[in-house]
Amino acid sequence: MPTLPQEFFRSTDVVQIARELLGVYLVTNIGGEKTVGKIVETEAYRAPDDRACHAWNNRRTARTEVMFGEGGHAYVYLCYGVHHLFNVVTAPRDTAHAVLIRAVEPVENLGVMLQRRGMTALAKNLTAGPGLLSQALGITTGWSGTNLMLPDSPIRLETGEKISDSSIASGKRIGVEPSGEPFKDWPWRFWVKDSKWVSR
DNA sequence: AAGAGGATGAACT
DNA sequence: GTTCATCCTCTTG
Repeated sequence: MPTLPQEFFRSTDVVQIARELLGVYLVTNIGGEKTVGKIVETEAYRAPDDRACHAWNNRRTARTEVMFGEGGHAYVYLCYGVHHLFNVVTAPRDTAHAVLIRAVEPVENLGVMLQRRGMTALAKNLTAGPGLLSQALGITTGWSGTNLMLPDSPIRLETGEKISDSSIASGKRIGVEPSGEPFKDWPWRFWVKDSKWVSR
């Protein structure tokens, strides 16, 4: 499958992009192993007006710098000192938008994913969660900034199946209560309705 | 230089 | 439902 083109990431409507990323294939080639997951759950984060976004108020730090770069690159950060969370940076340079990938459906090389997760049998906790899918696909903070649009990139996004609007559900984002009103209630989480691989 | 806290997940009661 | 592991980043002094 071809990688998503640069035009896909240039829109400043990060909420719409979060919907369009459903059904897209997340492909990694890390440690000599190719693994593939189909995106089934996403969340939109939008600076400068979204307080839940790390780049809220256009706060620019070494960590968030990649979010201010061109869309189509990876933003990976360490959460709670334990989990590596993978985001897709969107919008043109200096507009810090990103889509958190919250869950994927395992598609290719499940054996390697199981091994990375320390599991022996296929179960929902293989990839249904932002920290879980990163571990299954081998993504760590060291890959932050990776260009997702190159065909030979270690992390890339490939055209998948189009998910119709009627098959998409939405709701509040997870874990953003501390951001307070009204940010915590913005319905910027999207998932494939009939997928059993969503996080909750 | 030091301290607080986080876009989670697992293991509890 | 609750607790807590674990460490990097950012803020403050």
